[in-house]
Amino acid sequence: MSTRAEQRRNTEARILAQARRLFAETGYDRTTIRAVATAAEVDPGLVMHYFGSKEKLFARATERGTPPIRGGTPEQVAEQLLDLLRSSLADEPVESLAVLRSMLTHPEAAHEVRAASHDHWGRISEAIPDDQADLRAAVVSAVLIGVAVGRHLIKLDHLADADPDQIVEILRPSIRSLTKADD
Amino acid sequence: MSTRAEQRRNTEARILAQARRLFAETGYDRTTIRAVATAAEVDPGLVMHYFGSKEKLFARATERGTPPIRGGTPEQVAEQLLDLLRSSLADEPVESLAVLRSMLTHPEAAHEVRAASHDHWGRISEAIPDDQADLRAAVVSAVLIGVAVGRHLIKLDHLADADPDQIVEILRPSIRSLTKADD
DNA sequence: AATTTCGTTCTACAGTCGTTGAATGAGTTG
DNA sequence: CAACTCATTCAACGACTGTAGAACGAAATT
Repeated sequence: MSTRAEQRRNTEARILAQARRLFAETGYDRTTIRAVATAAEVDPGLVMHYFGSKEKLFARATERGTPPIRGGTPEQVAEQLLDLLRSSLADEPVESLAVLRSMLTHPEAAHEVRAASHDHWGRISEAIPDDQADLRAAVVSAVLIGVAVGRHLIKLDHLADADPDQIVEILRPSIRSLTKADD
Repeated sequence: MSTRAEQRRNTEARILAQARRLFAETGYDRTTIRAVATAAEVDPGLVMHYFGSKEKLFARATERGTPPIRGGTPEQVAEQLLDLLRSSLADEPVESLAVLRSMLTHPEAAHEVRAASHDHWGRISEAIPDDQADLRAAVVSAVLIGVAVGRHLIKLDHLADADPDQIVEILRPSIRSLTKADD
């Protein structure tokens, strides 16, 4: 019931929310601590006081949960990947978009993407009975990243406002062929 | 034979080359005019004098040629797309990488990517006998962008140093299925 | 030879950035 | 009520940025 700690958690969360939004909208470099502070209706010094540095703020703002691929047979993995694709198309997972937006210019963000992809293809390549398994898994990651980027960030015509299910259906044969061994 | 105009074209080209390299390596925002000037062994003021502004320098540095897709039957288009993929994997087209590196944070670069994609799917959607043609063409663009980004910019493991032909063969079924109408 | 052109450099300005440390004032604790 | 904690603000520093304009000197023109 302590008003003090409650208030702190509140403003801290407000700062994090605005940071996520701005990082997702304009990327790491163009997002200024001053802009985050203004959006959160707070002094810039407070952001520093709570998070230490812009780098640490970015790290906190882009923390992600557990990898959503569980493994299984190639067909099961393909279905899980399609579900992952669908969810990445439907809502806008703002912390993911913050990382994606920054991955090409901010080394730390690129590293996070590589790590996430690594989590994926670990499970994927287990399921693919092929000596190209690692490569195929990496290609799948690249394809999923490309579609998410094309839709949410570059906003390619016809892709930005299409029905998610329709996109998933269009890509189903591709994902299935990529998670199989034969050509 | 005039020493003067020759010298100017020479240094201008040297500036453009270094600008392309730096834009490709670190993106628009992190590439400073001072850094370009230093790399080209020239004064920063000279870069301004020749190109007017950083924005115009970027435009000149990322000028591209004609769209490489010619159209035809779905199978022919698929083959052309695979050739495009192969060439984008083999050498590093540094002016393309400059645009790709900056597309997520620099609006102008994003616009250029949309325009290039537009050139593509114009030809692509003509060849696909389907009411989803536009969407399928956009998905193809996103896939190609994703693979190029994953290989050259994010440097995903196993994708960054794989044999281009191997990647092309892995993606052939996907591209073919995306340029067909039936599921 | 005198004058103009122009490739190139130097210096400086105004703005923005991340970051810091002191100051304030209300809430908590003894 | 006094002492203290701490969420928050204020003011400022040093570094870096894109950009402008004056100045110099060698090549081109007359």
